[in-house]
Amino acid sequence: MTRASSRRPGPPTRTERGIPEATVARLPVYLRALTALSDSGIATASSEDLATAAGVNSAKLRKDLSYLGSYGTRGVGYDVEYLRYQIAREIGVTQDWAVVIVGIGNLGHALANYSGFGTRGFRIVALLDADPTLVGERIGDMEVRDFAQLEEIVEADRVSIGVITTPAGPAQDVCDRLVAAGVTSILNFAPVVLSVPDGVDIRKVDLSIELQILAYHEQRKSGEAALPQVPELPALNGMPDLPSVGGGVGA
Amino acid sequence: MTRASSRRPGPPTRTERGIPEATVARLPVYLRALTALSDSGIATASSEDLATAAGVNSAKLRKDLSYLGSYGTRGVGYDVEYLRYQIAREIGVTQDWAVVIVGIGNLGHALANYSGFGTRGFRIVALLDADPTLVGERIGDMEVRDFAQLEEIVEADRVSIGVITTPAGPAQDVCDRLVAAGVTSILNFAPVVLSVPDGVDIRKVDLSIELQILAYHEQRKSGEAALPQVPELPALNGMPDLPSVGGGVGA
DNA sequence: AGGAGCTTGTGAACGTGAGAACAAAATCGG
DNA sequence: CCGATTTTGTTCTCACGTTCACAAGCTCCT
Repeated sequence: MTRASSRRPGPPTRTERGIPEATVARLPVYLRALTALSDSGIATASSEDLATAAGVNSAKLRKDLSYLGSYGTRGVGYDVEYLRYQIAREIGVTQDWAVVIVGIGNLGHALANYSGFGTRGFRIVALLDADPTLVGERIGDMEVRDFAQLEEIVEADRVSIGVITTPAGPAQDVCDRLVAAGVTSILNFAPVVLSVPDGVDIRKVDLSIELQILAYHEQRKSGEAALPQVPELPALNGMPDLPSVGGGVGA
Repeated sequence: MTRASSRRPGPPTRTERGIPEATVARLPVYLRALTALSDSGIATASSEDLATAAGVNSAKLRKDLSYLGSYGTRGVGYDVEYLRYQIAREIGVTQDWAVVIVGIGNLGHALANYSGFGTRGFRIVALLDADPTLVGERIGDMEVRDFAQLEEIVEADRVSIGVITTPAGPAQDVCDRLVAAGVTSILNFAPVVLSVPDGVDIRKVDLSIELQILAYHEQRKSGEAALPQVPELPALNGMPDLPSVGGGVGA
């Protein structure tokens, strides 16, 4: 999304050390599938096996893997451990990334409690909150620190990834501070559109949006006939009482 | 994704009461932007205003809205309240959807505590867990109930949406039970690929995948020169010690 | 050694999505 | 009442993503 590099015309211009965004988004899924296979003691897997485990079709998987190189063997399949290492290296999780979590509400709390953030490759170096009553609280083996210490921590620990789990209100300010401190990747759980300068990547996770997408499809399944086919057109400013939809989900 | 209805050829065949998936995913964002504008007392907004608030470009926004109908006025813009109602109706959040949350670990706990799940249009009717030591615990104004009561609850409250916040292990079983009980939309936080029959929509939220996508881009920013351009090829089964990447994030 | 049988890697066709650009329609000022 | 101005709705074009289909390449069996 944020990475749509503008390239010159001609052929799809795939490589050039650039992997399509859609493929990048699936690599972690393949990585997990490979880990599962490896844990089951399976040493070799065909694209069909892998695709099943990852929930995609095999042609797509093969094409995705082809962007990384030719790591399979025709007639045989892929060496699970080898491919796993190659994908991990390509994604960048063979090294450790320092992460700070800002906003220790319900959600921040929950994330902090994930064992090592659930995934190797990432290391939570600080839990930050501006609320003095939270500072000092222990969560697992960490202690909540004052948001004012952000710059200091980012510099000391070379933090490149920030997770925002504050309410919508302060999210943009927190984001600006993170960016100013040198953070270049942000995972945002606050229900707002954050704006960041070029060179900073941002991804958003929004529970209420996911639910609303499900609701749309749900409505088309059950409704189909129960819905007015011609959209009812209440006179301007005269529509029925409307609940405040679209509200926030932030911690 | 799950809703790729196969249609006959010809023109893009947009309407037919079908809105492109990419557009559906943005409607909730527009809804939130409209709510914000409405709360600021703004009665009318141009596509440019709205697009800025929603973080998209105005041409895309106009095209998205055109799938719903002609709700704007040329030379003027859109009536904020009116458009908000139309989008809410199209998404389906003018009615209330009953939701159950299964798996009251850290994350389930956090979700349960969101005020009314953060968004009107959805109503949490039950928090379920199979762990007897959790059953009976009060969270907000709700009480954790036994997972065994699932079918009963789904039927009684006409639950159509289920949220899975269990660890990876039991997730598929929970999913099967939900589907069997009559749930037709699932929001999955467990780090596994769930398989569901046709007619059931599933969406996945996966923190570790989001982080890994950020890591990939981060690596290309900082690495670029520090990385071996030619992928190092450790002999088969002879690669360096590899941390167990791709692990889970489940509660 | 040679052919049969698999499975990968990729070229080509197709479908979906994004953005530029413009004609149609509404308001407003004179 | 008419023309200038604004802004929508839509068409067209291009880029991206997915899927099909098959040649290339590897292994195994005879």
